[in-house]
Amino acid sequence: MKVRVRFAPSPTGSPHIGNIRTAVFDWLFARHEGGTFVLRIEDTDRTRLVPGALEEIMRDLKWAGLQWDEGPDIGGPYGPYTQSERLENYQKYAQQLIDQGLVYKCYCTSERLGEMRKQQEAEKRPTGYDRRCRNLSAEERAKLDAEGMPFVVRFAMPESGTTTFKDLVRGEVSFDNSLQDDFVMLKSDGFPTYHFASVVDDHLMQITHVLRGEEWISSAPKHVQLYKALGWEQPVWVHPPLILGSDRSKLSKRHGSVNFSTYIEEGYLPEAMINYLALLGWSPAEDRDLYDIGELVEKFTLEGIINHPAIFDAQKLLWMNGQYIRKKSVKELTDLVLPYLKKAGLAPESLSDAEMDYMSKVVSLIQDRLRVLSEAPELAEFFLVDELNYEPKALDKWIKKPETPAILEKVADKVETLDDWSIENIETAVREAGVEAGAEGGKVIHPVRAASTGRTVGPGLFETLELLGKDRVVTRLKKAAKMS
RNA sequence: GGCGCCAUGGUCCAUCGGUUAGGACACGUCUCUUUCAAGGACGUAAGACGGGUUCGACUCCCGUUGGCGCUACCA
Repeated sequence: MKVRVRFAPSPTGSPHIGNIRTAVFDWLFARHEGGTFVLRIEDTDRTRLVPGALEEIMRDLKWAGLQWDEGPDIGGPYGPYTQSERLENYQKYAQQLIDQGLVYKCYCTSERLGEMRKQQEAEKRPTGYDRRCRNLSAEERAKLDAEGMPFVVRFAMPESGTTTFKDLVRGEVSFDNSLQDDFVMLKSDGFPTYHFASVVDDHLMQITHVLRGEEWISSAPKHVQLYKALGWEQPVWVHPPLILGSDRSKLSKRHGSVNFSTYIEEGYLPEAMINYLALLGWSPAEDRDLYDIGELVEKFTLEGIINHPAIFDAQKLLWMNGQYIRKKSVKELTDLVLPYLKKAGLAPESLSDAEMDYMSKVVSLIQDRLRVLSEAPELAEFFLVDELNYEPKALDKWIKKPETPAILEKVADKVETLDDWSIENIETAVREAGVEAGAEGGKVIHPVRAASTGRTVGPGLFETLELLGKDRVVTRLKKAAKMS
């Protein structure tokens, strides 16, 4: 049987790391198996819809390279792929179940339900619907319906026995039916709840494997019972572990940077994100961390999914991103970095060939120091501005030292006479000038760096000077010489 | 509280009865070096606890403890 998996987000906000991790597993599994990856939108809660959320979900997935084969925008054989456009399906099966007496209409008001819960909590009893409407007589129902009472449709759970299902990650899991709730499957607005809609759609869309976060495992018995009532074959259940924040609780807004889009903006690379996320809760059982997308697809199996939660480690992600940045060619990296430099006002909207050439030289000098693209402006600034921004430390520690002006003058004079502006010649000249001024090695190099870049740290000094060019270097040295 | 899931260094994972318990991030030291990185070398650091089973348990079973999740007309 051909594998079909779905990623089924609800458009109620920005996708976070955990959502995308699930999508990564879905996509990897589908690709590994030569199966189909479906994107389905679960917009059944009309009160929580967020405008633009759907667009952001699709943009994030595309950015990460997690292209779906069927979905709301591209259609497919089992569409539509948006639940609000599939209401007749839910109505139809709900009615079928009502007719079979497996589910029932419930006319209890939310006020009554609230009071009931309050009392249950006060008495320290398990909360849950007391099934008052489950055994209404036909006359009572007819009367309520005639009065036009609003109702929900509830599933009549078996009152005894256990519901057992097999989860690929955890083995057999059982729940005591007597503790289960007669859950709502159709709300009073006629929309289905998640439990009902996802079961109906997974069946109709021929989903073979349901991958979803571990938070769903406690409601799985509801879904299993629904499959039984409808006489449908269950999919393979797969509940990967949750991703936790550093405080060990389920990832949520309060954990700061959990929005996936934030990582895109900060300049993480898709290949690094996929690599990192794939390794959160899954392992190819090797002592290795860096895998390109192709390897991931090749190695991904459901058996490799871990059964315990993983804490999101932003530090390791950062390291991994640096690894991928280092693998880029200078050309590729320049293209990636350019938007960030433009945004910072350090690069023009369009570059001439010469400017482009210069830019890639800048990029090649900062490549080893870059961990995320957004660090580029800070690292490259002194290559791209006319007026230097001197960091206080550069001023205090070097430029404003009494012996510095003499050293800088000397270096400026010597370097100015250079005909061949090569790294080797520059180094020789700077060092010689230093010796003549009584400052060897670091004693000359540090002041020169501070004067020519305004910084105390940066790429190799002679490469830096070479790229800066003679005119700029001489000007900056002479200017700094007068600053102390 | 009830129910469920889980338990190897600070973090992510490996080891699926016999290993000096391995790799990576982070951290520390050293090296390279003009600095910061990058790279290289080395190091600190782990089987929650208690019972079993077994010739032998990190590994299997039970209990305890702990963590997390669910407990909505949200997903």
